Amino acid sequence: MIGKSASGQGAKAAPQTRIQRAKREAILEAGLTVFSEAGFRGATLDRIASEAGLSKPNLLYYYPSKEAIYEALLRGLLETWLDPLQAIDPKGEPVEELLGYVRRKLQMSRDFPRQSRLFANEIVQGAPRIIPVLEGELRGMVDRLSTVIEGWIAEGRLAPVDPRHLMFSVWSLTQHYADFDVQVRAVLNNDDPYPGAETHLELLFRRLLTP
Amino acid sequence: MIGKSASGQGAKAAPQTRIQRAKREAILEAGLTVFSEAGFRGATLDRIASEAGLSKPNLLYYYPSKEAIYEALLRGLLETWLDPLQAIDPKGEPVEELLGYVRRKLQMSRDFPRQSRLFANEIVQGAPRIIPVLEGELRGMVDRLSTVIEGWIAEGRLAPVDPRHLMFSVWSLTQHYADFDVQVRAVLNNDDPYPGAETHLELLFRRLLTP
DNA sequence: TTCCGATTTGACCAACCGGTCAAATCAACG
DNA sequence: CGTTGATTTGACCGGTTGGTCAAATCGGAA
Repeated sequence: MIGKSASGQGAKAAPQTRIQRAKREAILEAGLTVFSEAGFRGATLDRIASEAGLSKPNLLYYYPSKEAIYEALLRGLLETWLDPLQAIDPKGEPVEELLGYVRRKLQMSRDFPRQSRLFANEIVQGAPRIIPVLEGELRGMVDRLSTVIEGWIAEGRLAPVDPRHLMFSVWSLTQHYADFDVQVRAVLNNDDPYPGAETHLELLFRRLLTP
Repeated sequence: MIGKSASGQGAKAAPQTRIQRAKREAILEAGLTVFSEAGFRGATLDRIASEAGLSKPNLLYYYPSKEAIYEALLRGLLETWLDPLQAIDPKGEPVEELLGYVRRKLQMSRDFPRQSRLFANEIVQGAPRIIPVLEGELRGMVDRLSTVIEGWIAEGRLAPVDPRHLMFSVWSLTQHYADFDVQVRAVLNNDDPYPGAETHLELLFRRLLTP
């Protein structure tokens, strides 16, 4: 499971030399590639190890199990993922704040597609390891933001929309370009989707949200 | 691979008794459940067999391999999937035609979530078995529809949108409710998402598409 | 009942995979 | 150097999994 724990190191406060950090980093990097391509079950330690330039036992010297690598990745991912949500300013201009959020999310799809796919893989297959986080932190943040949005609507500074379904729309529209990349590129004859996506989503959300 | 072939039975014209058809159907049904939950690699023949009420060798008597079951599912899926697209009438009222498409797609997410997740699993992991179909049939259909939409826009009966990104929007927004069901329900405190989704998507696309 | 092809199954196999272990190698410090 | 702890590795293990096979069972036609 992924629940919370003391953020940094465990209570043991291991030394963590620079080399150790580098190897652990290389393993996470390789794990991200492999897990995002194949899902948890489809990934093999051999492939992760070879991708990271280590032998399998050596890899297991740094992380005690496949699960441990995967959970370390998910934990790191969730922070990055929830961050742009935090950045929405309740005191800002509503339409612009939300458009900024959309833009940031779309950039994440473009710049970190593997993370997006890792997340997608996990959720599509029932999110066995992060349901608690979804029902806890995520729901909390969405609830809070929903209140803000409802306030904006009541003030007439935003068109009336269901705040939660608005969130779903932002997530699905932006992440689609990372998660369904193969399909998108097949339809677009392999052109870069992002310039078009940017202007399309800007238009879509401006139309939806402007009072 | 999935490419095309003589549509119905193979050239051999096997008899296909009613019992055979029923068992093959049961296997596909079980396969759909298991593959959509676990992905190709995560699914096991033992689980599919037990879900279908057969022994593993018995299952392999009807389908020669795991791959064969999976491909049979994908093949059937693609037909159902591309169908609602065909149903768009170039001579109809643009906004209503497209809204109808959205409605049908959302219904499919609600009524056949396993199919949606199977498809999502396949695409997220690189669509190794259906890229040809995506680059062939799907791209063809989207290209044709894009011409229609551009015509509608030129006639001023539809707000100017990029037709292809419009398709992506429809797909992502509707399929999200099936594929990311766990997340959606976590945020909604386990309420039924669909009533809200319907009115939200209706609003969204009406705003986007009305000239 | 007898026969024959279709169906079903228990036993089994080889490949793969996550993980262990003891021995080897390395690197830093006195 | 030599020692000591950290790091690396080849060999190996047990469980799982896709798939095979020969034998058993079934079910309908004669």
